[in-house]
Amino acid sequence: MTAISAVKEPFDRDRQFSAKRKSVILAAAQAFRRQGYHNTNMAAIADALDLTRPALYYYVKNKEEILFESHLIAYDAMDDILARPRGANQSGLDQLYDVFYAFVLLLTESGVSLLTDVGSLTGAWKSDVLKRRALIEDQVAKVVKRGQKDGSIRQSDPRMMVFFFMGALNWLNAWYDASGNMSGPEIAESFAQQMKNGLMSGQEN
Amino acid sequence: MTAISAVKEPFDRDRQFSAKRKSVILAAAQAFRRQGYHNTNMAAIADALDLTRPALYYYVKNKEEILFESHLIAYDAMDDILARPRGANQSGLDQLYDVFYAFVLLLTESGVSLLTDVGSLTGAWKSDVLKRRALIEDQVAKVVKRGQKDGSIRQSDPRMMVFFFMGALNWLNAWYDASGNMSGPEIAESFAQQMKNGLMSGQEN
DNA sequence: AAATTATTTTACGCGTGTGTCAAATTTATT
DNA sequence: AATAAATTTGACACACGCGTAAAATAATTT
Repeated sequence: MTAISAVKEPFDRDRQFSAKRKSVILAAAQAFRRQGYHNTNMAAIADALDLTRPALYYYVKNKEEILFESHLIAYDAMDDILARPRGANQSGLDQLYDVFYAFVLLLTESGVSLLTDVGSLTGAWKSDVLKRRALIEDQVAKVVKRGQKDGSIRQSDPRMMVFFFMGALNWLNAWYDASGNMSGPEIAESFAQQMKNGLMSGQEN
Repeated sequence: MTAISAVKEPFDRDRQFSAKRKSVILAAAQAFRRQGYHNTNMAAIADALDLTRPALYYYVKNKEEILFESHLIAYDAMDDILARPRGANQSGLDQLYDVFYAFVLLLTESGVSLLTDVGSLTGAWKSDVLKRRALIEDQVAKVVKRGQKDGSIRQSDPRMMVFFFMGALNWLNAWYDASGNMSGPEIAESFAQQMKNGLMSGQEN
């Protein structure tokens, strides 16, 4: 009734809504990661949130939208990592090390995961996700090229190099279990090192 | 009625049958690779073979069995590669190069592909496939360990190393299009080189 | 406290896709 | 040519899971 509550009220509503919406996406994303998109039904997602199935449709248009947004969560996080200021004094190779390390950490420590089921998206959703993925690959390739210019990374097709070590990330879901005996940082360390050595100039053959 | 025809006849039948059965699996595997298991219905598989849907069930118990056998095709082929005699004079690293090169060639040049949809298998089928995959990873890890013993591969967790570059293989399906501008051998060359440099001893950091 | 708005539920319709079965057809055998 | 076996087909039953809509409940506002 006071001006304060009148101003606060519609704002709170939206926050409430989008917070719950996000929790729907997150719960779904985790299920998708573990069992795959098609092996996860809406009921399972609802159960995880102590909701009933139709309630989900209050927050979400349909199942495909959830898959779409699940992808975006990962890509947004990766964009954030790529947007972090990287020391201009660092070599391209060292910059790439940091980026890749952060990627692995993201996928092991936070709940975020890279989903593979792009083929289940249609229309604009599909093309958007593919565009986002390509954009990230381009960004990473740019760092590779930078390293090739400054001599820290050996001369070879950057695209192939990126495909190679991005595969390691996408494969993570298939084997990484949070309850495993290897910690996130340990994996990140190992992976980033391996990536680095793979690209490093100076020991061809 | 003669001994000859009596002997020959049932033999030919079986060959015919298992040949056609295999072509069912192969057609399905290709569709699975391109669109995913759940986005491929039995009708699509039947169409690709100019058959009608129920005819498939003459060759196959059900759809899941097709997925199972699709996996086996890839794993069998990889087993074959691993079973090839490798020069005892070669270093572990060089052996690994050859194996990995052959893996990539397999996945780019022959129609064989690694499928990721293990989560859609159930019971013994699922555990069998996971066992087969683990077996292959073990074999590869063995070569890594050999390389670590002979000093050609740097000291680090072999399992992590294997996970890393096996990811590159599994990721191939997501981006490799036979109509791309990079040939199979070119990719194999590039990937194997990158794998090799990643593991190589002598330039840690 | 009443009224309004937000959220959740119960009940339902519907499409898609799998797998079956008995009949038809093709192919091989005698 | 007749018979038998193998292969394919048309027609069907059924389950699963998605999405909807109207009604009920909960929360918020006045």
